[in-house]
Amino acid sequence: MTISLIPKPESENELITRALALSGKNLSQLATDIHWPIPENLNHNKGWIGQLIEVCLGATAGNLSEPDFQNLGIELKTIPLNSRHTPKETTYVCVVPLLNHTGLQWQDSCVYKKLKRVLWVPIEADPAVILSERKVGHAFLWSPTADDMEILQSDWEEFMELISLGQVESITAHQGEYLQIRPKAANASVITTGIGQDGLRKQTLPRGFYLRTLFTKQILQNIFS
DNA sequence: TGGTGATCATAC
DNA sequence: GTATGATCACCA
Repeated sequence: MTISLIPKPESENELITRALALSGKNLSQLATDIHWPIPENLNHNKGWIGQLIEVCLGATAGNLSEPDFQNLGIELKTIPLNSRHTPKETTYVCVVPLLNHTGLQWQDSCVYKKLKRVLWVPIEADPAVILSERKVGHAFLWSPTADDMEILQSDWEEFMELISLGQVESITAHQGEYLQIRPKAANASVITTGIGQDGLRKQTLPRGFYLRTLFTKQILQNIFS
């Protein structure tokens, strides 16, 4: 990760204050502030906005498997909004563990750890607006409700059960109420080790947990309606 | 046209 | 390859 010019926030309050100060600014302003060049589009740099916001807010975790703001236990998620101000894409959470997950409990899972406290930063993502002119929206801190947690946990447990039974390759993105499992790799030739139907190790495509837009849309509605 | 499956950049 | 950051692009 690029060395951050901006110190880490020392409290939730400091973080949300900083995040709110970005609202209404466009991506050109933010990139200029930290001396970053702006790509013409995201085709060859899909994570650019997320990394831009990380640096602007002083995130520290880099590519560790920890929340972005380690000292605060808060995960940063940008969320792209279409012209109707609803989520344009699903939200990536973390890699799906395909091996050595026996006995893993929900509260020890990467999904739980990343979602228990999230700073959502909405970003305009209407393709009719060029990247440099897209504006940052109103950020907010969020934790799943008890009902959300129940559904997330039950999705997670069902998926992990299938994986432990060697069914990972039968899982499609149609499954899961709030969570879904989809490929997560540079391309289809990337492989990792999982469990096959015979219970033995088998090479397979790496996968990730994602939040359905149905769920993130609800989160936004509960905040802004 | 939106969701699923596929893919892109980068650090280590 | 595995982790971070996600969006692309095709097809039902």
